[in-house]
Amino acid sequence: MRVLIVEDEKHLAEALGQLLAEQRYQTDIVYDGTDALDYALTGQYDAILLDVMLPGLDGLEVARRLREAHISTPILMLTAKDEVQDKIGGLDCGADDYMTKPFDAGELLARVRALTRRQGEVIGNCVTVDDLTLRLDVRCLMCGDDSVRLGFKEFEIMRLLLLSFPAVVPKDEIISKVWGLDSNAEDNNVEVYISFLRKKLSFLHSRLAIRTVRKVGYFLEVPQS
Amino acid sequence: MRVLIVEDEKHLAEALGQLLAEQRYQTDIVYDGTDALDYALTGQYDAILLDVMLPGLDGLEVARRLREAHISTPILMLTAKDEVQDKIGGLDCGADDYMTKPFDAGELLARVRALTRRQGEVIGNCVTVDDLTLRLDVRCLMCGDDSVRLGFKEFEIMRLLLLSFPAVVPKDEIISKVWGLDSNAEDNNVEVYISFLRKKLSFLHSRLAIRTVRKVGYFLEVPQS
DNA sequence: TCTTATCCATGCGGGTTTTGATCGTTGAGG
DNA sequence: CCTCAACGATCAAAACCCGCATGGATAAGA
Repeated sequence: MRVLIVEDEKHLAEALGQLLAEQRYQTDIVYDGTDALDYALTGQYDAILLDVMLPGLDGLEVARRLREAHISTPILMLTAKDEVQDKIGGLDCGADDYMTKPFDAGELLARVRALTRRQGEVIGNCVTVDDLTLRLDVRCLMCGDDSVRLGFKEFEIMRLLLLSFPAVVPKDEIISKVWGLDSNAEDNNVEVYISFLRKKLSFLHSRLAIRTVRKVGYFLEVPQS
Repeated sequence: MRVLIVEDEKHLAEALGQLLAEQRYQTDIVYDGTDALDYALTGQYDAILLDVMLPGLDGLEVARRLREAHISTPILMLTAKDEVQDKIGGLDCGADDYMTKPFDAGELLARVRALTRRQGEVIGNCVTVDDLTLRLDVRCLMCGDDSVRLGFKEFEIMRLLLLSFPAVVPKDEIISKVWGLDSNAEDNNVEVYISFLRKKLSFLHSRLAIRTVRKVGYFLEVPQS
């Protein structure tokens, strides 16, 4: 599990590195926004601890650019500020969580754990969530004894949803990851494939369902109880 | 949000009470160390403003005894002294923060907010105040076992109210943050959505209620127990 | 050529947002 | 104490937007 630490105050950065290292995270530390962006754009991290006040680019800008580049690595924003506007600003820039200094070490670890926890399970060349398994080699979706073949686009979208489970996958992320960054695909395309997938899901009698978040995107849900 | 003010100089105590009351904190004021201890031991407060120089028990002693009794209410120590020794002393006695007189009203409020931050704090993808949790990812409001989906505008307004808790959010601020600076939305629009939100709040049986401040705006309140 | 996958255009249905009307509340002034 | 005006709450209807499904056009591969 790799974590990128972005913090210009070297002592704090060190302390964070040590704290995470003790928990067996592999960490890289950078001290300014420009380096942060370079490192994070490799997409190799499972989480990023990002200070807001930084030389060069500030944390908000780093977060915004990462999301623009469709790097969806979870970001935990760190800041000394305590203003509502900053909280909203941070989350709007694409941060996933937010902590104000000074913070408790245990709490920080808990949040990092929370951020890196979800993700569908990949075993061999299958992705499985609940009763659904997606075979990556033959592009088919299985549930119980039944299975269906998926088209390429269907497959890519399903894989995204499964790997992101149970998080919401924004429509524009689906477009950029499935059609490509420079595509001119429209929202409607996604909707069409979601519709196909729902049909196949109900054919398979899977417990999972694709749910909509209006104006945002889709996520998989196991209807509870 | 309840704050105990401990300050023997009555004018200052009054001023503090007023300042906090404007921000919708409920305050109690006591003028000596013995009363302070009695009141604070009830454990009903979310923060304590504690003067050091007091008749009867001094502030340091009050803090020490509270911690002995395992009351962990955050304490903001107030004093005219500006010696490092006092700061260390105060913090060793169990104070969480320290301000020297004279102090700036804005700074005091910021520190109180910092001490009571657990309320209205962002944890993961959720904002929680009292028994209410707003899930930012799927835009739904939860209380106990029940939950409701919120429309986009409803969601934005609720988020503002929660993040600003317990302060009043002016109507024009709601309009500019939710509809945009250049919008021509009218006050009545806000009122309509507040009405929607109140309906959902009561459906959820939440203890929180949206209260009106005439000609100003709205705020969330936990009806006192 | 035939099949399959993908894309695009369209219209329906339902949720969201706006608007206007009505009625209740509050506070000031007579 | 009454009246009035300003403000706020609520409701219902209308307008609007979004997501979904369908069917046909187009492209790609067998």
